[in-house]
Amino acid sequence: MHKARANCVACPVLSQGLCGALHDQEALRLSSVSWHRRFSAGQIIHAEGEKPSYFCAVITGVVKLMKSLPNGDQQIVGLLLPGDFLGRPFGGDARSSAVAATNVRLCSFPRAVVEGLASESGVVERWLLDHVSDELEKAQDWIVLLGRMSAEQRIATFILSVMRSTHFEDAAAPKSCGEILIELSLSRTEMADYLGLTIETVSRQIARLRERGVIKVGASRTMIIRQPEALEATLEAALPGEGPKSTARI
Amino acid sequence: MHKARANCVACPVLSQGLCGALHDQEALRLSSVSWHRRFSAGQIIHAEGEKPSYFCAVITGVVKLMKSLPNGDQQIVGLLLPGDFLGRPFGGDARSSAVAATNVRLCSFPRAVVEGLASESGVVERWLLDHVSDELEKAQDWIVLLGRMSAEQRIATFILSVMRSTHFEDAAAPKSCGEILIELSLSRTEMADYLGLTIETVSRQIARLRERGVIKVGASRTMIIRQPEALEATLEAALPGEGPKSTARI
DNA sequence: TGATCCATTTGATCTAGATCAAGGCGCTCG
DNA sequence: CGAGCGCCTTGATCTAGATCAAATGGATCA
Repeated sequence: MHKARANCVACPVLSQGLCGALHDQEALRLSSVSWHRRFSAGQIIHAEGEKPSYFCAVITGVVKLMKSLPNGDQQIVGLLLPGDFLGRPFGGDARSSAVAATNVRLCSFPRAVVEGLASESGVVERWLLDHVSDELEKAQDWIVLLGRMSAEQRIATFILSVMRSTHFEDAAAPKSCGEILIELSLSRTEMADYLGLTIETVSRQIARLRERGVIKVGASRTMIIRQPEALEATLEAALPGEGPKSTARI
Repeated sequence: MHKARANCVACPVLSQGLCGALHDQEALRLSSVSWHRRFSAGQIIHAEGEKPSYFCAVITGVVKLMKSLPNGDQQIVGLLLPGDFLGRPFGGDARSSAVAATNVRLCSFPRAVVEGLASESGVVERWLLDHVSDELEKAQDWIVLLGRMSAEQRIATFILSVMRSTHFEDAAAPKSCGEILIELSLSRTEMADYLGLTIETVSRQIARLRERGVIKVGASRTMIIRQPEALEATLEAALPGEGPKSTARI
C-alpha cells in the first residue's frame, strides 16, 4: 500500500486522470489495488472480443484502439494519451483491440474495484460519464474527418491535433512561437490506419507540406512545424476572396 | 402531473429509454416536469454551438446529428432512434446540430432536473454512462465504415442496420423470412451525408442492388430486402475460394 | 390538365487517391 | 564492414467514386 501510494504521489497524470477527481478515501482504496505495467511498442494490451479483467489509466505513451476487417484492413478507432482510460466500465467484451503504439506505462486496477467504486461514488461515475462523453465527441469529429475531408486536410488535422495535445499553451497564439517540435508517435502505417488513407498517400502529403516549407521532417517520427497557420488554412477549404461563385457584382 | 403521468403510461419507449430504468419516485419526479414536442421533417431541434436547456428522449421518428464544414459539406455523425437520448448531460454547448430527419416526437425535460437526478441517483447516472458508451461504440463502428469500406459495403451496412433496428427478431435467422420491408427514413442526400458518399453514388449502388435482385425499391423511402445474405456477403470482402493469394498448392 | 418543384436516376467525364513496383535509408547483427 | 530487414519515399498506372450535366418521375397546386 505504501508503495502504491508513493507511485501515485509521483504520478504524472494524477491531476488529469480519474485519480485527480477522487476523494482521499477513494484514492487510497484505488491506489492500494493498483499496479503498473509496461508494454513496448507493438505489444497487444488487450485483444478484441475478450472481456478485460482490469481497467487502466495511461501514464505515458500512446495506445491505439483498432479494429480489423475480414479482408485484413485495419482502422484505428481511437488513440489514448496519458490520462486517458482504457476499458469500458460495466461493459462486456472489448469491441476493439488495444495495442501499444509507443512504449507505454499503464496503471491497472481490477475491474471489480473500479465498478464498485463507481456504483458507490457519484464522483467516479460522473468522471467516467464526462470522459466517455468527451471520447464520443472526439469520435464524432473523426467521423467528419473520414467522411468529408481530403487527404491534405486529414494530415493537417492530425498534425494540428498532435501539436495541440502537447503544446496547447502555444496553440492559442500559434504565430508567436516560430517553430514547434512535435513527436508524431505513429508510424506511417499507423497514420494511414488512423486517417483512412494508404501509407503512400500519407507519405506524399507529408512530402508536399515539406516542399512547401510548412513543416520540416525530422528523424524518428519527429516533425517541426514552421507554419501552423498554413495547416489551419487548408481546413478553411474554399479559397479566399469570394471565389467564382458570386459573379454578379454591383 | 396527472397528464404527464398518463403520457408515460402510454409511452412506447418506456422500457428501453431512461424512464424504464428509474425507480418509481424518480420517474414521478421526471414525468411531472416533462412535456412532449413535435417536429416535422427538416426542422432544427437544436443548433450547433448553443447550450441546450433541456434533454430529450426520442419517442417516435429519427433525429440526425450533423456537423457542417466551412465549405458547406455536411456529415451526419449520428442517428437517434426511439429510446435514444438527445443532449450531453453536464455538457456545455452542443457540438453538433440536431435536426428532425422524419416527423419526430420528443419527450423533453429541463436540463437541471435531469442533472439533479443524475447527481443524486446512481441509477440515472449509470444509465447515462451505459448509453453514452453504446453511442461511442457505434461511432467507432462508423469510423471503420468511413475509413475502410467501399461504397457498396457502406450501403449494405446501412441497409442491414436499418433492417436490424426494426426487424431484429428476424435478423437472427434472416433466411427464414422471404422478404423484409424496411423504411429507410432518410433521403438520398441524407444517406450520402451519413455514409460519406455523394448522392449519385448512393443512387447508383442502390440501383445495382436492385438490378441484382437483392432488394426491391419501393415508394417513399421504402425498400424490400429479398436477399439479406447477399448484403452480408458483400461485407465479407475477399471473394470465396482461397482467391489468387495462396497459389502454391501441394 | 398541365406547370412547377422537388427528389431521384442515369449518363459522360474527370481526378484524388489507391494500387503496383522499385528504390533509398537507417537500423541491427554477425 | 556489409548483409538483411523494416520503414519510408518516389514513380507509374489504374480506378472507384466525384463532378458535371440532363433526363425522369412524382407530388402539389392552380
